[in-house]
Amino acid sequence: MNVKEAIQTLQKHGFKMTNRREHILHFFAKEDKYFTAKELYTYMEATFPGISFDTVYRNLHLYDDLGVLESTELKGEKHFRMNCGTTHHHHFICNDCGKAKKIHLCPMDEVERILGAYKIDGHKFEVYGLCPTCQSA
Amino acid sequence: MNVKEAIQTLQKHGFKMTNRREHILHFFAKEDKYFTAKELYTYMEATFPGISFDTVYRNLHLYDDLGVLESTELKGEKHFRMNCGTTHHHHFICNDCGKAKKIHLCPMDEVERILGAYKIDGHKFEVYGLCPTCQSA
DNA sequence: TTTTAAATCGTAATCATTCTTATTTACAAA
DNA sequence: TTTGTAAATAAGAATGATTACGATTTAAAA
Repeated sequence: MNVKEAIQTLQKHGFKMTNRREHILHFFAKEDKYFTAKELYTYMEATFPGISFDTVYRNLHLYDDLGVLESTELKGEKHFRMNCGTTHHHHFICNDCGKAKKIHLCPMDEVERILGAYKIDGHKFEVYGLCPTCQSA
Repeated sequence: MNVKEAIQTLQKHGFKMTNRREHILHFFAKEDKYFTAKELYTYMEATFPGISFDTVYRNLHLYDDLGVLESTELKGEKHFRMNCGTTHHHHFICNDCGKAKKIHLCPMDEVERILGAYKIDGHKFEVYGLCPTCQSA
């Protein structure tokens, strides 16, 4: 998702566009990477001195709920990134640089067959390691 | 893993067997289910009034590190269960009763082929939903 | 039994996250 | 353009999970 689509999503749901919210989008639009709320907060402080943690948290979860961002729990802390793509996929996440690479493979069809009577509501599949760049560094 | 094996693992690594540690093992030996530290703490208090949170947490992570227990993050809280089995597998976890069912299917062979130059250190694959029992209830 | 390092207690600190109230702001309608 | 109003934000405190620490107790080896 790009910044323009994100703004449209926000307004379609009746939320207001603020300069803080727009700034957040530009932050996430830059990289294919998961960030913590704290990292975003640091970035926001440069432009909005004295910005509240609450504003960062609230908007992160708002964007997450709207599907503008996606999130995952890494090392006990929630991480966020721009929602990437329309087709279902998973991620390889580099333990060093944090960048994410799409994995276009999902075992859920087979799992559904195996589980039969179980009602499946969701699943999590993530692969962790070192990307080629971080291996050579 | 059963209680006897767990005790052997503990002693093999030079840790002492205490009545608290044994009690923890019996707690986890009972059910195929993930529990929080708080749930264990409640259980422990009945037998050891005034037991410290620290003792519960420390031992949970000790067992986790030793492979006696396995853990996963559910709803922002770490959950533990007895490490089950020798062969690699994953779990379906019921959102209602918390019980876990093994899934003997792992997509990592294929993922390794796809990822090529990426160094894979770990992966997480979990399926969530309602088990047959909780669906009818 | 004695010794001693490990384990535990009691409590406080830390960290991520959420909540509360007063103030400010976006934006729709006049 | 100005105004009214609901939404957004600031500031800081509350909450909940987890970890840390000095003092005390205990497991288990000698």
